[in-house]
Amino acid sequence: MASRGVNKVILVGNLGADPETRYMPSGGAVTNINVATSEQWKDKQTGQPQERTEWHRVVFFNRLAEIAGEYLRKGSKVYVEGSLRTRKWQGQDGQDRYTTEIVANEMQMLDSRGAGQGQGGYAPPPPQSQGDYGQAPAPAPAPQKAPSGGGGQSSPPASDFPDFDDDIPF
Amino acid sequence: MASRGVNKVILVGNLGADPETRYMPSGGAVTNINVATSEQWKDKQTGQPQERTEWHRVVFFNRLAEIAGEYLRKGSKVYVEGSLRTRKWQGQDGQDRYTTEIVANEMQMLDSRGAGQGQGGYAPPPPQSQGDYGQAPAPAPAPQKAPSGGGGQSSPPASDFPDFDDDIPF
Amino acid sequence: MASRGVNKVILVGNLGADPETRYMPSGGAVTNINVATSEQWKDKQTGQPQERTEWHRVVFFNRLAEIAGEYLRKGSKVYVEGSLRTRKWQGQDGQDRYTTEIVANEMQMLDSRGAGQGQGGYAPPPPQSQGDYGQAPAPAPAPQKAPSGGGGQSSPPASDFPDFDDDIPF
Amino acid sequence: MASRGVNKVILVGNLGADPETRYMPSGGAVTNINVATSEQWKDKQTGQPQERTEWHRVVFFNRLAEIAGEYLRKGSKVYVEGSLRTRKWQGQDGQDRYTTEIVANEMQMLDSRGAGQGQGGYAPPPPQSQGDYGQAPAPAPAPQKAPSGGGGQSSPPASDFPDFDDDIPF
DNA sequence: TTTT
DNA sequence: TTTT
Repeated sequence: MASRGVNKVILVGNLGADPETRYMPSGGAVTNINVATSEQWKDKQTGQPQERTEWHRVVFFNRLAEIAGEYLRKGSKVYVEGSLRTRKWQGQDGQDRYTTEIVANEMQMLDSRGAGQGQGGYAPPPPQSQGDYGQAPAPAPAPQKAPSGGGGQSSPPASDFPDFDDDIPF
Repeated sequence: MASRGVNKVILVGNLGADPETRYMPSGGAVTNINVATSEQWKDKQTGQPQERTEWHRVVFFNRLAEIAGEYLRKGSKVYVEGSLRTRKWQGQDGQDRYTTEIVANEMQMLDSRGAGQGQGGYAPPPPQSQGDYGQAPAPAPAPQKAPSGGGGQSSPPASDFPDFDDDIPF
Repeated sequence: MASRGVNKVILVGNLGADPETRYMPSGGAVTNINVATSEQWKDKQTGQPQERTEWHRVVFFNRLAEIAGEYLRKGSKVYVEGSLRTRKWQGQDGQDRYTTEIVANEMQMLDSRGAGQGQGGYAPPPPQSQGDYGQAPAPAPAPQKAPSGGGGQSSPPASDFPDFDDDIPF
Repeated sequence: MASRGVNKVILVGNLGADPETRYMPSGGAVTNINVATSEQWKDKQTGQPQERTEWHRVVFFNRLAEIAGEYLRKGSKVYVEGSLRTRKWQGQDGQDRYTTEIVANEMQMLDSRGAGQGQGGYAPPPPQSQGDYGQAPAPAPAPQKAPSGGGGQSSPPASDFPDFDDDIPF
């Protein structure tokens, strides 16, 4: 894998929901998570504490997807390293839409026990595995379904999002 | 500035067009650039060389915006460090759209002379300045116009993009 | 603060001992910690699991030094971002020695409660503060005492290390 | 390759001298470079411009070592990503010494032509290759000779450095 | 000297 | 939708 340029993202944050894992026709796993990072500061005028949460859509492939899907849970704190990828897809209105994701190539669980306090879901002891075997099927990854949420005002694209079965080019 | 979580992006790439600078009501500068990073690899089946270019929308504020606007040019190679921010805006059809940008907090010109091979635009000697003074007016940055059209087929969202005069909340 | 070049370190690891805090003549705090990161892999020949631990000497200044000294403990998991600095000092034999440290400019505690399971030391609730106010007194930081340890085979320079009261140029 | 913790370094700087390449008994290449990064600032008291140069010892293995050795030259601007490793060795006085290096796992040439203004050494067109094939023979890399002497007063450890033929454990 |  |  050679390249010209550097395209690197580093995140430490918490999962807003349990991971969603799907499988590509090839059999390879694809896992999506949403990771929140937040920034806090004091308003210079009023001195009031402010907060802004940023949500990041992260996608894992293959072995890393399996590990993420198995060990991460809603609330888990995670370190993710990857690269930015903007995908184009069509809304139901036929218009082009764009979604930017972080394609992860490294992941580390940062919770002591390896699991979040997800809603009842048991998470087995974590392997802390990561590495290059989790690499995307280089520049031609698989489709993903929308995050189940969609709600909040600062949330990422959701509603009209391409589905796993949709015929969208990547 | 305190925070919980890490939200960091590092790019090294080239500008697809000259920077665009605007000014906020406060008088602060806002500069946008589009940065290309590319990945090359060999197809495992055919052995054919492949390439995928990723375009990154980068926004600078205040002093860093002035420096970027003054010294960067189409073709300039640049190092950018910043954080991801996804903004919501409304398309002309009233639908919600999302755009992910890198809000830069550090910039370094990597061309020996400090200028790209821009189309005629003269770029004065580079200061290599960067630093925290370029910080965004924390979590409430200014509107931006669309990239003038990065040209290529893999260029970033453009057409229906919110304009500087549009009434969009950030 | 301007610069030419990029000098950046990102660590996620655990403290091998409680932080050590001192004060500069100026009154500014200086805190040192040792952070372990480890790598695990399987021997390709024997298939035996292997591990290598790397120890990193991290130094904080001013406000960040106070926070690190107050909230971190032996065993704490921490995110550190900073830059490399190699200091020259004289051994008791009059010979030059060099020590490489990470001068931190950002720190995040990654333990849920903000404290490690240090040996009895109580750590109050963490502020998760970080930021640029923790910056070093640019390129002329203060002396530090040796890490109290020194023991292990993979440990960093210790024995003959310059003391806080020593007259060493930085 | 699994791990617990993150140990990451990112450098953008210039080579202080031509690379030095050696070969391990296994036949694998090992290349060392010294990279300068510098920081500039204004003295708060006097307003005088100040500068501090930091020198980084970087080591490449295998394929990446061959590329670095072939295409980099004194003065080349380079992007390096890697991890910190502190090696212990014995001075001629029998005392323990420690040297911290960056073990590179990615490298990008940032000069337009791919070569520095080295003293006469011709450097062929650059491939911009990088990647994981350049990985170190995990946690048990090869000995290296001293940098030929970076010259300047702020140059890295040199004199008493272990030689390729010395019997030093890694 | 940490952590799993 | 997370976390403090």
